[in-house]
Amino acid sequence: MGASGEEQRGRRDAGAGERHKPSLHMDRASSSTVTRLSSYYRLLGELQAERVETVSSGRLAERGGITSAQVRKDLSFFGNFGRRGLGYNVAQLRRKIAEILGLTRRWRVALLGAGNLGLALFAYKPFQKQGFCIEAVFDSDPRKVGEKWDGVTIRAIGELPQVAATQHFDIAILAVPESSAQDVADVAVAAGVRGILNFAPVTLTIPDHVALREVDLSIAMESLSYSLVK
Amino acid sequence: MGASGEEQRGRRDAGAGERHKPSLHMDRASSSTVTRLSSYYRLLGELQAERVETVSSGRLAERGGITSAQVRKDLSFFGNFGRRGLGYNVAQLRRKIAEILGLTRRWRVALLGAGNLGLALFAYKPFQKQGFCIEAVFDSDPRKVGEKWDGVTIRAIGELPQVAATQHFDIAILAVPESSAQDVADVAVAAGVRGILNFAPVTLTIPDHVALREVDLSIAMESLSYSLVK
DNA sequence: AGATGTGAAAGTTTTCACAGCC
DNA sequence: GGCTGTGAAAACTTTCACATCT
Repeated sequence: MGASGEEQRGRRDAGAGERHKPSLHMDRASSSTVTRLSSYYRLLGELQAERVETVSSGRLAERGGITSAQVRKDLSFFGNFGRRGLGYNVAQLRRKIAEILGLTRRWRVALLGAGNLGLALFAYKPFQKQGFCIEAVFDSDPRKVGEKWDGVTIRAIGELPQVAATQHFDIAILAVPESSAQDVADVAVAAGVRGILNFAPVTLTIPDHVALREVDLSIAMESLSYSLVK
Repeated sequence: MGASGEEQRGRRDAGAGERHKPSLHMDRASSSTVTRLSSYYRLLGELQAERVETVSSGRLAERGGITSAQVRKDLSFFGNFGRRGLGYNVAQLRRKIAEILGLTRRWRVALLGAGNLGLALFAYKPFQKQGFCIEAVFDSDPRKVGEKWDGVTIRAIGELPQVAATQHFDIAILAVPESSAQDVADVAVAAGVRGILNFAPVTLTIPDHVALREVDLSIAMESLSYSLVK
């Protein structure tokens, strides 16, 4: 891994009234599978732009730098999308993956932190193309508050609860310094977001019902430097 | 998971003249171990700031959200840093990890791409604190070239080879759009960088002797949206 | 007593290899 | 012949549990 927030897996909570069925129906894909699914999605977009209609697991694997068996296993977890002897239909598979990843709906995103990183994320084209709409920006710096980015007025972090009451946010992007990350995360949770994408290099404590993904730039860089040390 | 470029592991090339020794001396840590090592490094920094002198694997594990056995296994891969009955010396262990991760030396970094993301990375404090010095910035946009960031003049990408000839770069950070990422990566490789931290959402093809880590913001976001879909 | 370091066990992910369909 | 879908095997990672040291 690299810079990455991993999912907690195998937290099998043998709930109170659970009938003891062995349940082979494993119900969520592993986080590596989901990560690769995203790559496939991107590759399929490239293929579509190249007017390729059909692709084999071998060809997808080659472009993604993995094995064809891996591609087939990943996809078969979600359904039988291919046709034996032929491969996968590019447009069809891409649509399927978009559904699985939740890219067919619009996600309402609040950006918390209007520094350099916040601006970069606000302007990040791929987010816009994929249904992630940054609808509000918050910052704690009074000098930033009131400023406008592309028509969106920067508000004080303290206003998040009130704004969230009328305009619901699914996701909060946390792009604040370490020192305030936990506090701001708490506000976001209280405001009812269901997921947090955290860029602050701290381990956040948040309730179980809120999904958390970490992007840690230092960890990515350190992993690189590790691989370069003699 | 998450946004992360994984290492290719287990590429055991049974080289031509290799004597067939089973070699229990596995020689590189897994990428998960390295990622966690970075977290330990960060946690130890916090503990040091709190004037804590000694820490047990259990306490480290708790703060990092994992098990104590994991912490011990990870650390024992690199040496016997603890003392039975006592735990680990915070300052000592932190120094050790810094050495392992290559944070005791200075890395000369070239930033390729001076857009919003480039600026965010240029200004990113944790990089500066950890020996990653962005010594030069390049962009292909003629309007950007000549601009100065904190005393560093933005140069044209085409100048990278000449600049690299006199001033060696260890690492290139790629913060350019997809469309030019592969070309710019090729230039960086030709200029002799040993590692690339890629932020462009494309699968780069680079020679084996150059290390590559990917930070893909879309993948991180998509993994979050996957976990939020009903 | 308290906590590390580590083989062995358990669990998870990846790869192999092939039956089955196009 | 080509390629998917998938059980079974292999590889890898994490956890357990305990001998060992302070």
